[in-house]
Formats: sequence, C-alpha cells, structure tokens
Amino acid sequence: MNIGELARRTGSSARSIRHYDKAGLLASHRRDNGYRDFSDEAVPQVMQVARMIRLGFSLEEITTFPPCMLRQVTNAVCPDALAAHRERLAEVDRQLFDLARLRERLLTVLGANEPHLPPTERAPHEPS
Amino acid sequence: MNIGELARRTGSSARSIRHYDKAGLLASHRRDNGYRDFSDEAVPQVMQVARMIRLGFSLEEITTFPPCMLRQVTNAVCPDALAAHRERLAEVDRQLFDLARLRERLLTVLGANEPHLPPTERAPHEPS
DNA sequence: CTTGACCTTGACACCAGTGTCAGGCGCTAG
DNA sequence: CTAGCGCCTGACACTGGTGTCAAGGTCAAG
Repeated sequence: MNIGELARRTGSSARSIRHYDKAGLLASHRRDNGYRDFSDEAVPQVMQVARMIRLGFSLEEITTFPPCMLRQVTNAVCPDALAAHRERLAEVDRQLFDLARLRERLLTVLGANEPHLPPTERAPHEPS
Repeated sequence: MNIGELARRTGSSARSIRHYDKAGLLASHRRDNGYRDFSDEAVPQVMQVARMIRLGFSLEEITTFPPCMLRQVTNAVCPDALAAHRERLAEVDRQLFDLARLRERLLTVLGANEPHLPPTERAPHEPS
C-alpha cells in the first residue's frame, strides 16, 4: 500500500511514517516509480512504534531494540527488550521523584503565603 | 560589580546572567566602557531567577511576574505571583498524573512478561 | 492534454535555556 | 608596547518528533 493509506490506517501522519521508515523501523521497499510500498504488517509496526514513543522511548532507542519488537503483534514483549523497559521505568520513577519534590517546594512557597492549601489532589488530564 | 564577579557570587554562568539581563530581569546599568555594572542586590535577583527556573517557570513567565518578585529577598512571595505558583502546581500535578499512568503502562508490559516485579520503590536522584 | 490527488526529497521551524565560538574592545601589569 | 584576562555582541548548536513548505515526479480521470 502507499504511504497515504498506511497513514489513514494507523492514524500516524505520513510525515511521521517517513521518519520511522528512514530510521529503518518499517522494512518497506520501493516501487519502480520510487514510491514506498508497505505490506499489511507495516500497520502494526507503525502502531507499535507510535506506542513506544508514547511510552517515552526515543526513535534512537527503538532502533536499538531487537527486531522481534516490530515483528510481533502480540502484547508480549520479546525478552531482549525487557531491560529497556526496566530502564525506562527507572527513569520514570526518577522523574516522579523529582516532580514530587518540586511539588513539595511549590507547596512550601504557597503554604508559607497562603495557609489554606487544598489536600493533595490530582488533576485529571488527557495526554495521549 | 562586573558580570564575572556576579557569576562567581551566584553560581550562575555569565552567559545565563546576560540572558536574564536581556530579558530585563536584573535592572543593571552600563559603565562608560559598555560593561554591565551590577549592584549588590543583583545577587539575590539572579538567585531568585535561577530558583524560579528550577521550579519550572520559563523566563517569559518570570518576566510577567510583578517586580516585587525580584525586589524582595524574603521567603515570602508577593501576592500577585501566587496565582502563577498555583497554576504551576496544577501543571506539576498534571505531569505527575500522566507520569503515574505511564508508569502503570510500563508495569503492565513488564508484569505481563515478568511476573516477579519489585515493589513500588523510588530511585533516589539529584537534579538541582 | 489538463487537472488534481498523491508521492518524492530536502530543508526550516518549534521549544528554551545554556554552551561555545568568533571577532573585537577595555584595562592592567610587565 | 604587549601579553593576558575580562568584557562586549551576535550567532550557531543542542534536543527530537512533528508540521509545513518548496519544487518536482507519477498516474489516473476527464
């Protein structure tokens, strides 16, 4: 299929798909006219890459992942990629820790000037 | 004092101080030779700006803050800036929420493939 | 043939504070 | 005079996925 249809099927933009393709993540081939020709398996591949990006992995990191990451469509992750996920989790934990401390600092400033601070509540949000 | 001494006293780089100065946050004047001449009050000013940046405010935001933010050296924040801090806190809460959800997703992936996941622990970190 | 939709590559913009370099001037000690 | 340090401005790089534009090729419908 052409890149346009792949974009429609995956919800990613053609621009992004070209980016993933250039990174060697999609295993496409070219027609005689130069057009990219994607097989059906490119659909889950693109969605997988998009999912990894949403999890906070960079394209460069994804490039280093073993090929099974992009071949498998199941929920299972091939063993070789688990380490990357663990590292990513540790990074997220560090960010959570830093952010929590930042929150404490802000509460300190607010609390020192505005004693009526609300209880520690969470603001719902819709990122991705 | 010259910018070099101010940099030494505050721990910020001369490059950053020029940046803050160009943003109009430091109230410096120039000598006949073109050099910036900072008074002693610039020291807490720079540190205050650096503190705000560490709290996650952008220079543009800081620029909109009332002048009292940079004049006062006390721990107290002038009332007009409290709103900005509350908004910043809400933003931090949103980030915490998103990050927590991201963490859940990572744990789901890891948990589905590696049932022996460690308890929810925090990794100590030193940002600033 | 013409129109229009779709494809190609390449390049710039974005965010925002900071590092760093280039080219040049000021000032002081020898 | 000169060596050396400090200061000046201006500009580019960096991060990194994505939007967007330019200039041009492909191809099917009319």
